[in-house]
Amino acid sequence: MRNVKNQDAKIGPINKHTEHGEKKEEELVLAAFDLIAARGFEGLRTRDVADKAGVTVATLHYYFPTKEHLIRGVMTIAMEEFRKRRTSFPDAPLRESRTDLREVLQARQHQMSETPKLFIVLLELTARASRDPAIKAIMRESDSNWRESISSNLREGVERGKFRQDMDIPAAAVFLEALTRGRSMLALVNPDAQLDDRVDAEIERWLTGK
Amino acid sequence: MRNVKNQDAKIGPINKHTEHGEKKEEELVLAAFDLIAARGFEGLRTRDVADKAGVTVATLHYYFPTKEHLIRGVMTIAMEEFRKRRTSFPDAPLRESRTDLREVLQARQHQMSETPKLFIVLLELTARASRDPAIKAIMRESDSNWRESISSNLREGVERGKFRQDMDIPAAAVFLEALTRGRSMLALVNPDAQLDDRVDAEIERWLTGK
Amino acid sequence: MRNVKNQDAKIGPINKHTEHGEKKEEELVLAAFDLIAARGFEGLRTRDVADKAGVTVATLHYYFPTKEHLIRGVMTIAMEEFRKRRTSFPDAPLRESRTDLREVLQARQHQMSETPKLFIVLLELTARASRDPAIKAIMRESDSNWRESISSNLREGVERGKFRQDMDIPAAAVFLEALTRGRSMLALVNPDAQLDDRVDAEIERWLTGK
Amino acid sequence: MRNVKNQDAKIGPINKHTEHGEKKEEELVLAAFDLIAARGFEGLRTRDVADKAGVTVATLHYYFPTKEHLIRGVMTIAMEEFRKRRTSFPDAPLRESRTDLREVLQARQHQMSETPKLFIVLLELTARASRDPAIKAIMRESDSNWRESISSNLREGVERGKFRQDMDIPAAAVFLEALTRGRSMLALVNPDAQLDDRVDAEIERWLTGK
DNA sequence: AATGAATGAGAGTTCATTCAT
DNA sequence: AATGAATGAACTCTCATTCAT
Repeated sequence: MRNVKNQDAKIGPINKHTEHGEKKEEELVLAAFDLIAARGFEGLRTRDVADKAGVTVATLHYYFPTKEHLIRGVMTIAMEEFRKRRTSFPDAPLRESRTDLREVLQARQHQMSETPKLFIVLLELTARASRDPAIKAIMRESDSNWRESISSNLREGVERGKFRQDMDIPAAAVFLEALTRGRSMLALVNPDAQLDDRVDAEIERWLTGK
Repeated sequence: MRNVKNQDAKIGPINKHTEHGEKKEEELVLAAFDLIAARGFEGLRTRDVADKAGVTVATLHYYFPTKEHLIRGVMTIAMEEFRKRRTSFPDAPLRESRTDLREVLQARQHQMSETPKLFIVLLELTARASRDPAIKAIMRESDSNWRESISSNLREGVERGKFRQDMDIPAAAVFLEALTRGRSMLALVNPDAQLDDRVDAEIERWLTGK
Repeated sequence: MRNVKNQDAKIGPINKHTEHGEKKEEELVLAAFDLIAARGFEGLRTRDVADKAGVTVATLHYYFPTKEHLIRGVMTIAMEEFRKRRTSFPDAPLRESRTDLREVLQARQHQMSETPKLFIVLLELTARASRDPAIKAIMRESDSNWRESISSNLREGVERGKFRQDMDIPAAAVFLEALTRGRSMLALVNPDAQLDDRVDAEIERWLTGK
Repeated sequence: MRNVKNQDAKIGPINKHTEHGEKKEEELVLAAFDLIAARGFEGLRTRDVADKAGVTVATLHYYFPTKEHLIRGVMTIAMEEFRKRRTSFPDAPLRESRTDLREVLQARQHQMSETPKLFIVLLELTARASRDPAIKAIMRESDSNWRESISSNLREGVERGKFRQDMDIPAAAVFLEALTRGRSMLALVNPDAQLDDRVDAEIERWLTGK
């Protein structure tokens, strides 16, 4: 517990690269991310993480005093990743409120099939959140941001007459968030039976009241 | 590998009580279930399970040759539990197709708030399913059963004019399953922000087309 | 920390052999004792202790939850050993007050040259006592017992006219304890220069006032 | 092994300040000294020493190629300290043979209660000496010096008629050294029960034959 | 003169599993 | 049917030491 780096749960962004060594730090977190996706927290071994990042465990511990700190780092980039990709296809601009809701949702589905790793990690983190208040708090905040963003999209859609006028926007935001999360969860177990387009059409019916 | 019981992944029901010792076996599985809910697979220790069941690890291994077999047992009762309680309030009769869909969904929500443990375990199992084909297969089958049951409910509702006539029933079943799963997932992280009744109302609007 | 044995610093005697496994437990403590004498606490490795006792580290931890518990065990037998051999040659009877003081002191010197290990460990323990209150307390008690025993010997000697009549008995007991301890300490560093007999003669002069 | 300083066990004095950097070197040794007193050799960490001296471990290794070299440095200053303060109160002149023996002994007791650290380190070093010939040699030499000095004091006292005429001076020197060492050892464990003045009186009786 | 980064070797501890009884 | 004892293999974490800069 004597290293200076990452002493304090490092919640802020990680990719600053302002200091020397931040590069290796990120490599380690990414390696851990991949390994969690592949084997779960249960199967996460510091040695494997270090190997994957091309360093030794001692080096890993030079950057992260404990495994727990490393996991915090993984959570940070996972949330970051969600934030970044949430509202658009990977390379699209980030102007959220302008984006069409359908695009947002489709971006998510697209992301799901492209990078299922992120969703597996999200699942692992959610399970963890149920017993780790620190993780729970961060996920809660992330959820609330997403809901906020969806809400403003919905509000705009209602105002412009694209959606039903009687829509209960906060409830609809919860509704959409649950639906989206649920879809990604099911897709992990049975990717071939999700009837994506037809489910999208049902969402459309709900949004517009046909 | 000298013990006889549970050699072969024991997928079938567990509470038959045909053999002697089935009682202790179930106690062990239930203890494991509770511990998974409390600490995740990550934190599951055979010794703790044995302690909780009032026996020693050696005894545990008499009933379950490996930890993996124990976990299979947990999965079995978890799925069993879902099947049993899926369509009704705990004590209601089990005639699925006759049950009103709203009741089914509300039963699930009710179950969620009453026994969150089950959902935590489900989450853990889902994460596991993404890397364990055996678990994946079982979850897939369970999903498909639920979907079947929901579908028949929906079909009946459409026929009787309770629901929209243009409903794409298979897609709607997926839709409902995702929504339900998503809701329980979110509730684990942030139980106070789920706007249950208002979300239920939105579901109603979608089902009926208002 | 789940083993039942030695959970609680085991202060009582160790060689009861009433339970099964007490034998191995003692072997481990004796192995640790020897290794501390040979390499100090600094060089004490659980793996070496286990090897010396003919078991694996895992077995060591079956009996002693932590290294610290093992060390407590070592301290216990060290103090025991001092108590046992304090007042007489190894096989002499234990009737302390009857024993002549010269015999007591010579027994100690004899013990020193026969089993220097005990004194090395005592030195290590004394150093430890300066920072570990638990060890300090036990040593203090052991000291006080020795002083008590010496005092009664002195008292008897004075009464019988064997020693000076103006002797300050409590101070003389401290005096003798310090002298004895100091001699064993010096003997460790330079065994050939202790002039044992001549020092004994000087003690005699002090005791009798010539 | 690229650093130049202290390659060869550096036994000589340390505070010559002839070279640049000797200052920092001494700081490191003093830091090590304090840490040994506080935690023993067992708990001595190069990183802590460096921290305490306000440098990094890398710097420590610039001055001391190995931990062992650092420890040698500590031993050197410890012995130095004993030599310096041995015969007098801190600020008294150093003409040993002129000093009264009682003063010498009282100086030692005074030193003990003022700077117990020195005695803890001495204890640690003595324990080490039993297995490290290099340390043993140095301690032996230091002992012999002290004995020499005490002897000359005793001789003078006998000649002047201050002490008993039948005193066996070499034995008495050993006697006094053992007693002194033993007293400091006991004082570490139980400072409140040493009856200092009364023990001093008993020493007086022995010295003078009353 | 001084350091940040990196590491090899090893430390104590844990854990699922075995087996004689 | 049940267990105490034992273990191999691994785990996370530590530490003195190195080296390019």
